[in-house]
Amino acid sequence: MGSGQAAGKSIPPYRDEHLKVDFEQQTALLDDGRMALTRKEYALLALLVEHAGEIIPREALLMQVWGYGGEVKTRTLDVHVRRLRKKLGRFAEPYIETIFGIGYRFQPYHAPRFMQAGSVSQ
Amino acid sequence: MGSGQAAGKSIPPYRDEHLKVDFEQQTALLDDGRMALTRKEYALLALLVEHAGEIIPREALLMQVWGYGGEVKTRTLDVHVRRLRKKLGRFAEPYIETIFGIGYRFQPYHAPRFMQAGSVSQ
DNA sequence: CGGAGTTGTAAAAACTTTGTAAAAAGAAAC
DNA sequence: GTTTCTTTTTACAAAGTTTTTACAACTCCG
Repeated sequence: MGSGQAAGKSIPPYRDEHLKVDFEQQTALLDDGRMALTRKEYALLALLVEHAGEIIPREALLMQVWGYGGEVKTRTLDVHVRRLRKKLGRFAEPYIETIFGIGYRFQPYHAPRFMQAGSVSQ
Repeated sequence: MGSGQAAGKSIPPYRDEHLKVDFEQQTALLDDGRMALTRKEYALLALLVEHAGEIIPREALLMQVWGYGGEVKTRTLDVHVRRLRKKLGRFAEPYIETIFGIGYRFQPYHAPRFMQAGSVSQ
């Protein structure tokens, strides 16, 4: 289960206006408050944060965090995303984007957004 | 469904005065505004853009994007082209050409236009 | 011009994907 | 072995996407 980084390597923490993710300690701080994340929740958040700004397909998430390959029918990813969002509270919205039909994307706090639906600036 | 390129390969994005298509992230930027494309819309645009300047027959588009072969009776291609054009806004006109009786052609922003007579500009 | 065939468009229907709550199952702690 | 916490499944709701339908508008060619 590739839940994160191998111990020993020194990975600089992610940090922005409201969120800090410490990959060494495997902890996350949200606006000074420590997020109480379970292992899977942390693994999911860490993977998203490590690839901030990039779209990560469901398949990739299911593979990396759960070790599921191929055609697995499960909603556990959605449920975990939901719980992460809940714990991110009012910041859930800007941080975790759903990319319909593809996967999810973590966006740093100030980041131009690719909207999924609606109209285009014209 | 050949919606694009296999992951992992590094394909340089398409880019011109107003439009950028990132084949890695499967996203499109129009004059700084992010285009909110659905999967099919992106697949269609990507295919056209990858063959910029070339006429692509309806059949080819239906095959590549939808996997439809032979004698399929559908108007979904037209509907998707329409939605793409809508999202391209004021740029729809120069970018996506209808080649009557044959198919469609994407033209880079500054491109000499040929009359509709199957004149494939290299 | 006129008609056959093709493309454009709007709206509805059909379908797919994601969100959510609650229950069940599995692990760890006591 | 029971309690507590975590994870997965289930079942349905909500949201989003795609296809079809029906008709209007246009193009080509006689």
